[in-house]
Amino acid sequence: MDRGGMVARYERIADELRREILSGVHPVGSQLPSEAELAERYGAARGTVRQAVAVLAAEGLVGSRQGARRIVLGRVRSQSFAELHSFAQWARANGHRFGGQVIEQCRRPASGAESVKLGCEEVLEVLRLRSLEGEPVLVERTVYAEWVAAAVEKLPADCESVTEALYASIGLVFAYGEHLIDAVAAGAVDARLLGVRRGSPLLRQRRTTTTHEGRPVETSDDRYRAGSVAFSIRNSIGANPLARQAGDLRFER
Amino acid sequence: MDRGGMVARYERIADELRREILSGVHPVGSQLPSEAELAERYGAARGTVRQAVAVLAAEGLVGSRQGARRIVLGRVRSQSFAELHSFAQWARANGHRFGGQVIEQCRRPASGAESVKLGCEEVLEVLRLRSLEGEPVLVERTVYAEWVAAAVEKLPADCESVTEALYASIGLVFAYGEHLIDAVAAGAVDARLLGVRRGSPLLRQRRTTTTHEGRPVETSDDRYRAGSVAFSIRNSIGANPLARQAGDLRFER
DNA sequence: CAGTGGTCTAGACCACGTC
DNA sequence: ACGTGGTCTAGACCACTGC
Repeated sequence: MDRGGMVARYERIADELRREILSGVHPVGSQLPSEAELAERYGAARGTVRQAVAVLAAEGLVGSRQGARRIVLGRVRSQSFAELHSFAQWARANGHRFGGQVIEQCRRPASGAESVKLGCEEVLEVLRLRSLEGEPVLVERTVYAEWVAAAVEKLPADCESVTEALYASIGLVFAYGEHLIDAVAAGAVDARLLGVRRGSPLLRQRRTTTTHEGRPVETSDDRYRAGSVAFSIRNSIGANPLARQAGDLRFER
Repeated sequence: MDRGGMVARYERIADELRREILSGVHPVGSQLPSEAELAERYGAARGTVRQAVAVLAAEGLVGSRQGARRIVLGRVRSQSFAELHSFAQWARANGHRFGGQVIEQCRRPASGAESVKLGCEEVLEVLRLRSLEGEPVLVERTVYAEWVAAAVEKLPADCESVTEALYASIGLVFAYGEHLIDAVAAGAVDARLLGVRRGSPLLRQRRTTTTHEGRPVETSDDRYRAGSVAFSIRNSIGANPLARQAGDLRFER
């Protein structure tokens, strides 16, 4: 009943189990204690313990099947939304040196697709170059909805984390995202900014982000230099949030 | 209590809600009924209803926050493990015409990295070319652990779904996967097989798959022609199984 | 057959949004 | 202040694994 500093009981149990996995108390391939044992050990109800191990399962650390004990699958934790959404938050969490710089920025009328996605007739487009360990690795072309444009324009050109800055300035929370990941050839601008040859491979992440209420905030086309970054997924036969999409990925901006 | 054909109650509730979302009863952006209402409507406990909406949340269809009603985020359902793991199952589920052909196949000693990943000293390497709508789109370089090699060698060269064939022949279930997604330039072999120029961009998915028990089955390096396929992710600020990984992705096979 | 995870219930209290 | 989702409990039955 006592939540001890407002962190849920199941979160604290999950933290402790995670520490035990990372520290080798439960090696990869070994079995976790049963739910009943864990419930007794932590003095919690079985349902609470189940919530805790569900967290670990979602992180890809443990697997489970009816009738058998849970198994430790690995030690590398899959990471959070923020790290997929925000380059700065990802880089910081992983201890990288990083930077960013606005190259170009302008208001313009929304294209047809943009007015549908963002629900407005005027947009702010920003071209940013971001670096990792001092090397340019990412070209970001972000289109912001009109209702956040003013706040974005107030940011410094070398703003490290746009996500955090917008939260600080107008309380904006990026809550949901949809992402499409594929590969494209570098165009002339990409090539110049990233210091690669035209036509060389780039990893592209296109995303649309909304607030808690489902209000669209931005769509972005982010291109990483090949070899600088990869996306990692851990999944199980149960369910997972990733899907392939076929063909006809013609470019429409 | 009656599970009616062994499908869980919460699954059937989730199915019905999903249908209502797809059919427009709950349009995108609208609020879902409260848990209490749903519990009454379905004559189920609140916990069961929560399990049902958790399914929809995992599929990216609805979002939730404490204190406010759940919101419908979209109508496109994120898909299952099988579709990320198996080209054939994905292609079939999405109504594509597809094919496959073994180009090369040989047994050889495992490299250092492979013997660690697969836990054996000899491996079977298979080079496959797969097509979508008659066009070659994917070069698959798969390395199988020694204990499945014999079963793989028995498959026909134009086997449509290796996953399904191995389940049929030896009851093998691919249960867990780890995937790394990035972009690379096409090598000479890739270029010839896919009919693109050398150096042109490819979307690469490297994966390692294990059984329910955590036993390694295969590692694979799959390369898609740019524009043929994209990976799609829906996520929320809560948690999700995707993460970026930085640099030094030098090729080690 | 015993043990384990999966499902379900009924009820409680709390934190947060909304009005 | 009220309604909503988030957390937690205690107990029950079932499906499956493994001996």
